[in-house]
Amino acid sequence: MGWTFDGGRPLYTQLVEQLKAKIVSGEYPPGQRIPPVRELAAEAGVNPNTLQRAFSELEREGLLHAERTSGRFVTEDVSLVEYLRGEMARELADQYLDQTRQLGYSNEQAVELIRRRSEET
Amino acid sequence: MGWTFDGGRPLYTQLVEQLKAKIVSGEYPPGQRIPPVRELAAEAGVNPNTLQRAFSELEREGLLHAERTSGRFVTEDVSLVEYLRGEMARELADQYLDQTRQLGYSNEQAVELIRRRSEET
Amino acid sequence: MGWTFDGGRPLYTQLVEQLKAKIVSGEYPPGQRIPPVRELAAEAGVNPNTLQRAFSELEREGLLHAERTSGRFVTEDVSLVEYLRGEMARELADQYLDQTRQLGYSNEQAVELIRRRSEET
Amino acid sequence: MGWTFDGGRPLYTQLVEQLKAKIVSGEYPPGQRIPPVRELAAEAGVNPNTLQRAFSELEREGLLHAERTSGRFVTEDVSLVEYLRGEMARELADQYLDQTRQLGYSNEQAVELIRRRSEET
DNA sequence: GTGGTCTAGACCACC
DNA sequence: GTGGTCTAGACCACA
Repeated sequence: MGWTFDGGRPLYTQLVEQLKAKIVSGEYPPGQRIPPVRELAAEAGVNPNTLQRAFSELEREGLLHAERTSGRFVTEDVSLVEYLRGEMARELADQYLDQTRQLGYSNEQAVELIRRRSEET
Repeated sequence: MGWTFDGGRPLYTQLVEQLKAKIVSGEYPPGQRIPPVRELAAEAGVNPNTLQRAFSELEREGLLHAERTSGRFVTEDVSLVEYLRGEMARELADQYLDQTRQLGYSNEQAVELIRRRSEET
Repeated sequence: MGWTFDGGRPLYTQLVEQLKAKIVSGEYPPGQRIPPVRELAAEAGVNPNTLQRAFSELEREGLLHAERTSGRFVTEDVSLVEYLRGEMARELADQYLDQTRQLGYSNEQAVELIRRRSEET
Repeated sequence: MGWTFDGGRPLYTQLVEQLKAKIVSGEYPPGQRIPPVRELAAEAGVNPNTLQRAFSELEREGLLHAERTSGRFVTEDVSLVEYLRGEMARELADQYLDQTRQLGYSNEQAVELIRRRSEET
């Protein structure tokens, strides 16, 4: 998957989000080595420093760890990855229900809307 | 409904969103006068100028119009309001499907997740 | 001719302009009685006070004069009216040339443009 | 070209107009970086925020885009710039014809007047 | 008293 | 050092 950014939000935040998605979705599976910063930065078209900052954040959360000389690796803690995946999905779902409720839709209508859109796409 | 903001995104952006929600949900019905800038600003706990900026945006979109001396009014174009309501909801739904897909969920799983969360709440 | 206003500029200013146009164009000929404030205000859809203010301005410029009991009249000074007509037109022409020059057009191009538009309309 | 303002109309509006003129006339060519807000504001003698507001408007119209850290740039979409140039000129021409017509001039007289003024200047 | 405009000055995120 | 955001506070035009 490529990289897309919307101006107006910090780049490094968006990088964190997209890297997380790549990890929990299995595009970067547990234990796998991540491409070097410079390479990934070039691919995403961002400043290496900015990507570095995103990595630091992911390391803080335990999803990534840097091996002194051999590069960066995705955590091998599968349950952490799976937990995070579920957590993120639930958050998205609740957020959606919340936002549609603000527009005056009932939960039933919100479910029905998703069902329809999921079939049209 | 009250006013809630999350740091990190411009206040005026969030004001635009919440005002839109109030309009399309019918809390501010078509044709109705909305409270004076200063009053609403005090209620939301923001600077009147910040709110003014949000209003300008809504005026550009045709949802609001300012009467020189008598106040601001919601558009009377009901179909515009209804169109926007559907449009916003569709956008939220698609966004949700998109984001869950990035986490590695199928559309069916995404629908099912919403269904479950909507019953638990 | 009807009355049209664009928000954003003072109403009374626009009234002055349009009244002047009616006078110099001969729609309100020299010496003629002008409709009463209340009537004209209703016709234009403005507050009588606002129209009053526009009249005051025209009186200051000598284009109108109020007869104590019988109403307001257009000046009988034909040469004043004609002078003003030419003056306003020249001003418009110079303004046009000035603005197009700012867009990078030569005077010749500006003339040519007017010629074309005047034939298409 | 310098900066001139007439009181009575919002400063930011006049800034938008003059900036547009600079762009379509080629004084700020497509793709070129424009001076920093603070610098330009000092040059024009206005508050940086006021200029910022004008910039926002031009960004909405797609004539400018802000690069997070490196400055603001004129769009590279030459056809947009050229289209706008013609559009603005046509609008000015029609406006002129309209206003002189209100003064009681025929289109022919209006053309002739421009011709004469353009030679005298 | 309403909205509209403008200024001055500060702080923040980003690279 | 760049643009972006926000606040506080003032003044004006309008009806």
